[in-house]
Amino acid sequence: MNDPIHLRLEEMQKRVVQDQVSGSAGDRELTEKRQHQIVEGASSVLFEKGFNRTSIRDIATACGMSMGQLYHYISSKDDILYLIHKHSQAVWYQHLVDAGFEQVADPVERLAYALRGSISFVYANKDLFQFLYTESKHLDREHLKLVLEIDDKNVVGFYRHLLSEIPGLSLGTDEKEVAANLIAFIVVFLALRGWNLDSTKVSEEIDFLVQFTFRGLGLTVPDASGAAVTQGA
Amino acid sequence: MNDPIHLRLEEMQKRVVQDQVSGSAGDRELTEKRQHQIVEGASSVLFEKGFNRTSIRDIATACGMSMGQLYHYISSKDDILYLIHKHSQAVWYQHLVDAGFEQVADPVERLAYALRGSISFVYANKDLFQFLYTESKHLDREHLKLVLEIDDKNVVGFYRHLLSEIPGLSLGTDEKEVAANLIAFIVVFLALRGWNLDSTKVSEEIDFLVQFTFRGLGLTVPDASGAAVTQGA
Amino acid sequence: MNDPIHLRLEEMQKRVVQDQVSGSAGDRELTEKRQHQIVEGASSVLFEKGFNRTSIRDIATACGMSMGQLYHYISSKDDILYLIHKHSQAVWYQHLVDAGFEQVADPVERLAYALRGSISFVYANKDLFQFLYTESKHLDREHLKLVLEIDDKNVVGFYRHLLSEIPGLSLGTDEKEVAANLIAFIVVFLALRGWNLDSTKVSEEIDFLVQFTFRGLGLTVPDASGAAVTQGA
Amino acid sequence: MNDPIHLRLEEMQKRVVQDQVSGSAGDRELTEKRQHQIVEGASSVLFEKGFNRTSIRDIATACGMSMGQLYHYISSKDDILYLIHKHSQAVWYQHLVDAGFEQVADPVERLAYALRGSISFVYANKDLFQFLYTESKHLDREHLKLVLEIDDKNVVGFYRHLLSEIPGLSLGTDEKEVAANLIAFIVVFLALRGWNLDSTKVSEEIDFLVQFTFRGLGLTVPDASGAAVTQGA
DNA sequence: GATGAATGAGGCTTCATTCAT
DNA sequence: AATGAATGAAGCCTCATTCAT
Repeated sequence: MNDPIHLRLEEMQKRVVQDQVSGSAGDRELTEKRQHQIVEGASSVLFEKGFNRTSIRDIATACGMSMGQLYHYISSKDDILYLIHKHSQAVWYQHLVDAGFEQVADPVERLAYALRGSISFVYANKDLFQFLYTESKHLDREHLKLVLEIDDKNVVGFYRHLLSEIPGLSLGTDEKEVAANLIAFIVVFLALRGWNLDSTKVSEEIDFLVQFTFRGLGLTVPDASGAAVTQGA
Repeated sequence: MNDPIHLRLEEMQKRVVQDQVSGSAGDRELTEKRQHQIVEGASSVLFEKGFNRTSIRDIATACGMSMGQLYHYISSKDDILYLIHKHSQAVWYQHLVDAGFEQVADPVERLAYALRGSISFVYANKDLFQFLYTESKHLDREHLKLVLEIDDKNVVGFYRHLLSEIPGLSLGTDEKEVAANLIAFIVVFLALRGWNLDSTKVSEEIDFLVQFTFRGLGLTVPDASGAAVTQGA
Repeated sequence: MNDPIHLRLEEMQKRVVQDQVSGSAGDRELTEKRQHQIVEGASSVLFEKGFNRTSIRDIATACGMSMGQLYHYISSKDDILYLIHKHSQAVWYQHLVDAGFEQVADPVERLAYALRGSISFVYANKDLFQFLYTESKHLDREHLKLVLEIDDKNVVGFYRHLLSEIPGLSLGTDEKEVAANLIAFIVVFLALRGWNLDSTKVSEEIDFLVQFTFRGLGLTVPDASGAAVTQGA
Repeated sequence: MNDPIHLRLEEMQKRVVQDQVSGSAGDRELTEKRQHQIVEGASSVLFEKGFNRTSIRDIATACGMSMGQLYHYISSKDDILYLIHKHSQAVWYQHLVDAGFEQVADPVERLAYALRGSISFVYANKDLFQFLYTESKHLDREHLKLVLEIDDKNVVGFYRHLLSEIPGLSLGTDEKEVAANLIAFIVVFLALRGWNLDSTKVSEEIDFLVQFTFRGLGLTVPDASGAAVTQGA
């Protein structure tokens, strides 16, 4: 089993890119550039005002595009939501690659490293994750399915994979499944329910979350784990 | 200091009841009856379609009221959201009272019992909790503050209190604070992120969550804990 | 016949009282008391917010009456407007009686006295007159006709009468008619178009208006005229 | 001091044009065309039924526009009121230019000419002026301020200026101020309080008003003044 | 291709008036 | 007789999407 993590990441990327939004544009490269432009612009207003309070006009303005141009790359307002989801999954992927945690040899240390990195990443992109969790109901059934599938493969699957690599983890199959999902949830804790917490002590809070999770899994946190974690933006 | 939990529950009740929604109606008793009618009716459509996709017309119909009548008991659509929040806090309180966990003498067992009961309760009211977490952004600043305050006092405060009663818990003050908030979050895990899980194995999943949390806190789960937990509706 | 002014005032009073509003109440005395209560209460909110922005609910509250009770004395919201008109005409009449200007022997001095008194009265009841001029369009055709008739008989007629008593006034019949109407208009000048003027110099402004009017009529203002004018409230 | 009146008119024009109504439209030329269309259409129904009794639907229909289109060029119903005010100020300006009274050399004759022309103009636009005086209370504070400012500069200011040019006018500063405002008021007399007057004798009534005003100011009406006044529509 | 004006259904809210209690 | 809850039509305004230019 040579470098399963690396293969896993490659697969993630494929899944993120493979499906498209239906707009009527042709040129693939331009389409991607424009979609990126849309995601950037739309995010800047959507995170602030929410999906319903933000009009297509606002979004077009924020994107520096005309409404007509915008509609060349999307087929409905809901598509924008999907683009943001897709983009965030790609960014997440990129973050994992950049984090370089597959270079951590020890599986337990790797988990700690990944956990810490994930929490930091989510915290650094708080607005995005609040938005994703809060507005995903606007996705139509089909896109929701796609998003959840990729989430299951990539996010949960990522933790599932990390857990599977840890030797002697005393969890049954079903328990491992719950654990992977629970980790994916704990990772967004600070973003979704951190409002009571002291934002000047984020570092300690992350420490606690990692330790709590490790103990919860029946593991011992390795020393100085994740010292080199790169935080995303 | 006999029966602090009981006192705590009484205080919770006070906080839930103390604030009102405006409307223009005078008769207090009728107002309460109608507001209950509104909560029941509105919930049935709001949980399904979400706050923005549900029109006042839909809500009025679901409540068996005319739109004009509805507006006698609320002063804006947002008020309905607040009524649901208030109601859910009251229901939650009632659940805790009915659960009778204050009769569990051992603090550790009490925590296990409460945890299991909470998770079961949230799971049984999945739709409600999904709705509350997802749509609370529509509350105006003032009502949001009220809701968060009560949440902090009653929900988080409840776990905070339970933790404080456990002797020899090896957590610092800040850690206890994070822990209480984290527990409040884990408790809603099945409702907010249970979509990948097998719904026929909820009982086992709850077992795992309780054990995970206990281990995370550095505690050992007592045997057969929570066997008598009453599940809410 | 001597004392034509006195007779004129008596006739004014008759016209003010003679017509009624259609509400379903029986007892005449109580009806009048309640109508007075309505006028007082309604005025306090109507002058502030205008006719359309003020709801029947607001008016009922301001009157210290229930909505049902209010509707015993009026048959529509517009009736309230008519009550205020009727009342203001009665008050105006009372003011003229109290002013006692019929005791001024010289017709020219009497005109000066009346002019000064009228302007002061209107200025003191600014809000009322702004309201009357601004909202009279809400009167239905029938009530509008009544109000205009009484206005013509009493207000314009009053000045018409005063002018007719002045010997040697070099105005033709048509001119006198225009003059009487113009005087009735100039009298409300400060209330309707005084916004640019210095409200600390009202007294001088009134002096100017009286002099201007006198000169306009080809008369000379008598010395120290109107020194004893009583201002209404 | 060559042609101060001409300069004054230029300044008036600047003040009328300088401020805009919001809407969401971009194309300036089209916006002006549409706003003109709105003023024309809205006037035809508003003057008849008043501001409150006329719905946005009625106005849109009268403008030959859909409701949505209407709202591209205004941001609220109140804006329509402001557009009408602005438009009437522009029309008034145009009337003064067309009247060509600055060609009247003698200041006293010029005043007579202007007075007669103003009264005729207002009378010819009776409905407009009744509307403006009656409904200006619906303007929000900011727009009201603008309108009053322009009114003070242009309408009152116009008379103020004419008065200042008359040599030997025996009025103090404060008196001149009241006089200018009073003239602006007398000018609308026929429109606001002409209901008792014989509409077949308007010409004589205007004569009387001019003479009355001149005498009021202590001036003598020049012979055959204003014979060439052009009446606006 | 690119633009943004135009559509028009539908959203939330108000309120004069009635009538069961 | 007195109350004020209930009605429901109508009010103002928004906005995703289309399509003539």
